[in-house]
Amino acid sequence: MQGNKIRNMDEFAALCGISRPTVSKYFHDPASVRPKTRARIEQALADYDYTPNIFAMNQNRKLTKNVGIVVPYLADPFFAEIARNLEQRCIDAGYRPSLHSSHGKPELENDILDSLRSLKPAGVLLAPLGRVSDPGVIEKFCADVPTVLFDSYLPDAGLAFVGSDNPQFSRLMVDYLCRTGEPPCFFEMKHPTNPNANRRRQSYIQAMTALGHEPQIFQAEGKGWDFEEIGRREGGRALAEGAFRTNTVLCSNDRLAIGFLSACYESKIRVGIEADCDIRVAGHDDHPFSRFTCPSLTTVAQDYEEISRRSVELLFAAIEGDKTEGTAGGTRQDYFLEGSLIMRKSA
Amino acid sequence: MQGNKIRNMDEFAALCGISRPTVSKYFHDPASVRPKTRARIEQALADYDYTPNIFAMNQNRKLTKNVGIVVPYLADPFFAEIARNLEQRCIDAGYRPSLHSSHGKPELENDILDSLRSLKPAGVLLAPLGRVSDPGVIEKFCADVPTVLFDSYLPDAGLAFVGSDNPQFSRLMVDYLCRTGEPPCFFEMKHPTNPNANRRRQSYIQAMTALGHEPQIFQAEGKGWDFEEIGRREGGRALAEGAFRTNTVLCSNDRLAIGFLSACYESKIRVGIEADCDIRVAGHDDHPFSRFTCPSLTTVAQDYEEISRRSVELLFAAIEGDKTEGTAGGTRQDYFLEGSLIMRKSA
DNA sequence: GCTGAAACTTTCCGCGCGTAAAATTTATTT
DNA sequence: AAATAAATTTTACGCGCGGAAAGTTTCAGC
Repeated sequence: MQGNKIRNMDEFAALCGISRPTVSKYFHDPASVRPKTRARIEQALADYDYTPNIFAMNQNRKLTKNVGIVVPYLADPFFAEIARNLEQRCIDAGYRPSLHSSHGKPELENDILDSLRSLKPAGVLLAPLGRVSDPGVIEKFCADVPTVLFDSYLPDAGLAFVGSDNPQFSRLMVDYLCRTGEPPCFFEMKHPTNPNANRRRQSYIQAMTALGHEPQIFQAEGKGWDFEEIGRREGGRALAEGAFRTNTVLCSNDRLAIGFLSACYESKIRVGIEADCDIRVAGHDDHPFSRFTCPSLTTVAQDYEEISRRSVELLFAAIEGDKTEGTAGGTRQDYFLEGSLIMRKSA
Repeated sequence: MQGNKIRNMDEFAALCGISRPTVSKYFHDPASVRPKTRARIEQALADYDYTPNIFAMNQNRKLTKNVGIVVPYLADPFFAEIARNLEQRCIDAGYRPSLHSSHGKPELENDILDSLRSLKPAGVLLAPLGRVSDPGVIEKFCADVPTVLFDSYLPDAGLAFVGSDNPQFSRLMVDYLCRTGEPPCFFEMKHPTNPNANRRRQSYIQAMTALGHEPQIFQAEGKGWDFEEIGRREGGRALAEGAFRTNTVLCSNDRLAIGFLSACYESKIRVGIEADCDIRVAGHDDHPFSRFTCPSLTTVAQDYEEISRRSVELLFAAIEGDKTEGTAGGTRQDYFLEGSLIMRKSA
């Protein structure tokens, strides 16, 4: 590790006594140069520590190793966890992930997609904002860049979609709740950003009707991504108004449920399945913190691992398939993964 | 928006009837070209929608507008929130943030710093992993790139440090707890990754001694970033062993406290300040979820806003100061922000 | 030891844009 | 209106690297 700073590949190649393109080839695939050459490069590499400039590399490359990951809101632990998982998988597959959060803002989502274009990514993993996304922009982007959508379903865009079978989620939970106690009321946001929420509501209604119960929905006012706060405030209001006809509340997602649990606690309403409890509460998603609520939250688990595993798998298959098949496209695949019931103490 | 794709600035400039460097100058500062020229460019911009390639832009620029943000673990809502805040501030200041998480791994932290070099960032906002960071690598990086460190203190590196006055945090909480009930026992991880934890322990001891109480510390086994899980498991163990001499527990951070609250609930130990409660629990940080725990968590709030505000302010001052002052350096500034007591229901 | 293919290396040009210096236009002054 | 100063635009080259084509070496087979 001598102090001499190496500015570029030319200088480094000179130090090796080899031409630059050969060194370039080495970095592309170390096994592609003669062992003797390789040894000299690796010796120099140990002596002078040099790293090729990644962005200059990608500038003129046919296929880069860049992968863009875009989530709607990174401060939501669900997306933070998914993003972490996706990033790791990309790294393991030899790609360079770059993470972006739309922070709930459509303009920012558009900006991110714009700047991703300059990155010339091999592919993009995109969880759209949902209702507020600009469909035109996203479709156009997907037409230009191999993109796998996840979490938030958008028709006719991208190579594939990977998400949850939301109707199955709600059906599963409604069945369970009805089987073990009073039928649930549904607690959700009036204007959910995520389209999953709508499917959950619809299938709640269906499942209830199928079981011969009358659906009852309480819609919380509020905008943005502060779901816990909305759940707490509006949940408290609903409780004060006696808005729930039964002693069971099914929340549209776990973050709302966490807020609602907090409201119950403040109203001294005991939550749980034990004899002395007043109300049962359940959620959707199996949020990372749901096992630590008091009581622990009964929910339907999204399969984080499987969502991320399959998303990257589909993307890489498409990227690497492109080499042989050309830009075939046309055969978009949608995967709706089943959730599993996580029975804890709250319902 | 005609369908013609514009590939580069040359083509776009030709469409405007202007030379490329002039267009380049326009993108650098629209006001720097003649109004007539500007109008023509903006007309063409509206007609053909073209965006300069960001990475090619930065390739040969003296000062880029890139800012790297590095946090140790993005799935921790504290860092997610800080990161969100920092990103927004950078955008507002006209910079291009790129977010990176070390995911708790020192190798990844090093890799991130490496790839940030190629980004030629104007500056970097870095929250090191802490104990497991490679100090040599970080110091070397800070010597090459203007860097403001935050959250995790590291001596002799970077332009500045912005973090919390941890001794003040613990002192504040110990004083409060002692004033309002039994003196607290301290609950922490045996091998904390974050150096803040050590300062909190030390000042807990000091504060207790100063008040004439004997400090008592329970150290949880466990590695990694699953603090809630560790808090729940080890907290449950401590409770079962009757390890706490008093009815008050001060947790080293809120995530640990959240896990501990969960353990209390499972052990049917009532937490809070009301008459029928068995134990008081407090934390440090004012984690985003702390207000939604049951009971809501009494804690010392880190000033998220101020940490991020001051971090970016210092960084941009240094970046923009460089133009005139040269790389003066030498005058590293450390800011240790005071926390404020957040009195909720748990203690 | 020689031929010829395979492997490797070198030459050369291009990616999309920044930027200094030169050439041109525009504004100001007398 | 001419001369000078100021602002703007153009010319020309470079950033750090990828990749095709041309040149050179290596090694098996005879």
